[in-house]
Amino acid sequence: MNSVTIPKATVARLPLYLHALEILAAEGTCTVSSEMLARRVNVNAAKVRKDLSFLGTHGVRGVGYDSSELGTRIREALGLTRDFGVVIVGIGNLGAALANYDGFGEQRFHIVGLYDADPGTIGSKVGDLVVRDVRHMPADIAENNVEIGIIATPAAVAQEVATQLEQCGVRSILNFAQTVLQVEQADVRRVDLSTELQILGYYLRHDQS
Amino acid sequence: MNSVTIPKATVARLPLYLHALEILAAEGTCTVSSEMLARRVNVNAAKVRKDLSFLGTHGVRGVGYDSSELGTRIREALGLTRDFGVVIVGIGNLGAALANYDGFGEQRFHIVGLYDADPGTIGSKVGDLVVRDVRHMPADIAENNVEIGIIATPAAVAQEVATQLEQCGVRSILNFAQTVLQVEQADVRRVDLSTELQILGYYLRHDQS
DNA sequence: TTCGGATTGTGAATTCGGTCACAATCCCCA
DNA sequence: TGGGGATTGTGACCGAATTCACAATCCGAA
Ligand SMILES: NC(=O)c1ccc[n+]([C@@H]2O[C@H](COP(=O)([O-])OP(=O)(O)OC[C@H]3O[C@@H](n4cnc5c(N)ncnc54)[C@H](O)[C@@H]3O)[C@@H](O)[C@H]2O)c1
Ligand SMILES: NC(=O)c1ccc[n+]([C@@H]2O[C@H](COP(=O)([O-])OP(=O)(O)OC[C@H]3O[C@@H](n4cnc5c(N)ncnc54)[C@H](O)[C@@H]3O)[C@@H](O)[C@H]2O)c1
Repeated sequence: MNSVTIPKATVARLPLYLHALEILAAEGTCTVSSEMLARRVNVNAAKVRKDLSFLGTHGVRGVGYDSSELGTRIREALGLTRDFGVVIVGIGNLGAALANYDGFGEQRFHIVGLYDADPGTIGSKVGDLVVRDVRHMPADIAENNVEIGIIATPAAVAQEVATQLEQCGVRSILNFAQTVLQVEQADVRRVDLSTELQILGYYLRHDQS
Repeated sequence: MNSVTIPKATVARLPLYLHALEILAAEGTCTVSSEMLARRVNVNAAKVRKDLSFLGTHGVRGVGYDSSELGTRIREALGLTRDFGVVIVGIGNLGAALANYDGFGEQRFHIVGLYDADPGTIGSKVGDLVVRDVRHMPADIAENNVEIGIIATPAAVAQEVATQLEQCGVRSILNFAQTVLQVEQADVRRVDLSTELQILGYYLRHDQS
């Protein structure tokens, strides 16, 4: 939507910069250098500057970036200028933990629906939401303008849930199940514990990370 | 440890191939083509072949790969030929969910310790383990030869926990807290929900993924 | 035994991301 | 008002990762 397209790798780092900035702001820092951000995010300072240059930012040479302005720039670039509705499907161990997580309450992401298929789970309260039957999901999504779906069901049904989410118009899916989802258009991000552990396991032997 | 070094990007995909293979094996498939794997993992078939070529595999031209042999090759490459001890620090909502997760029981990763600092949590049972005081962690780790640490504490103390883990000799850390950890040598992987959501948020606008 | 269809393995080309290095610019102080 | 120290913005380079394309090879059928 904006002028230039931001490289994928840069997009993935913007949230880290933003978070670092929020901490710095809380500490009362008004001006921040690329070097300072780089240390906090564990990257090269030149990379920070190049990343920020895609936002059309203007730091001041010899001085650095105004931390509050830079924050708003990054938020704009990420589209965090409005609210996003999120649903979680599969309220088991993990789903319930995610639902309880209030770390993005501060952000623009709001959990507006929890869904499960198990009659024993449906109706129970998690946080301040009541778990609803997954059959109500399509209507709810349409009504509440939900844009993001989080899948925390067993792997066996994750694909089915994803398809359903997509049919409801959800274009962004965060998948915690151990499956690679096949979708039409949706953007899927995958978070998988055992994959992460296996990668770590590899580098335990081949240390040179 | 093996002859060639495997590119990082390839290492990150190997667990996906492995999982796809396990499913195919369960379905009774003996021979698998790069094309077939590619579809399941959502990547280019040439990439699959190039990835597998780093393992020194031998598929058969005109036929494909023997799925069971390929599986063992990947397991060998990843070092999944022995067991790994894992501890989880911070047994709150998320930590407890991870502790209950048995998805890597089938794998070679075994959770051998749960630690918390809250007296109300210490002593409680999660899965078949009892949560212990985090002060016992160093001794336990030394005794049980733990190699991987999972951090699920609040962000404020994650750095401290990471430092402690590293001092105990843990070289691999999976960090669920919203912080970028500063470590000496350890290999850190970060899993952060709000980062993921922000990335998804970006691509909601700039659709072309 | 030969042929056709299928599939691998991999060099070459390409795209993408990261790093370097430095001119351009700014602030502050003397 | 001028100079020194600091820091940005970015072009040029480098390396990693992806994709392409095709010869090499195999199986099975006729
Ligand atoms: N728990 C973890 O720590 C953890 C970690 C990593 C990955 N995962 C993955 O996350 C997923 C959930 O893990 P979990 O431990 O919470 O499992 P769980 O069994 O506790 O929860 C799964 C929930 O999904 C519900 N469900 C089943 N079918 C459904 C459907 N069709 N529609 C809606 N809901 C449905 C179940 O009723 C259950 O409540 C699994 O795929 C697991 O592999 C979990
Ligand atoms: N819960 C989620 O779904 C979720 C999702 C993404 C990220 N996270 C992150 O994971 C972390 C944990 O989230 P949570 O919801 O489970 O929080 P939580 O408050 O439920 O659990 C944190 C636990 O850590 C323990 N703890 C505190 N200080 C400790 C110390 N010094 N040593 C050992 N244990 C200590 C606390 O006693 C508590 O039991 C947070 O950093 C959060 O940002 C959580």
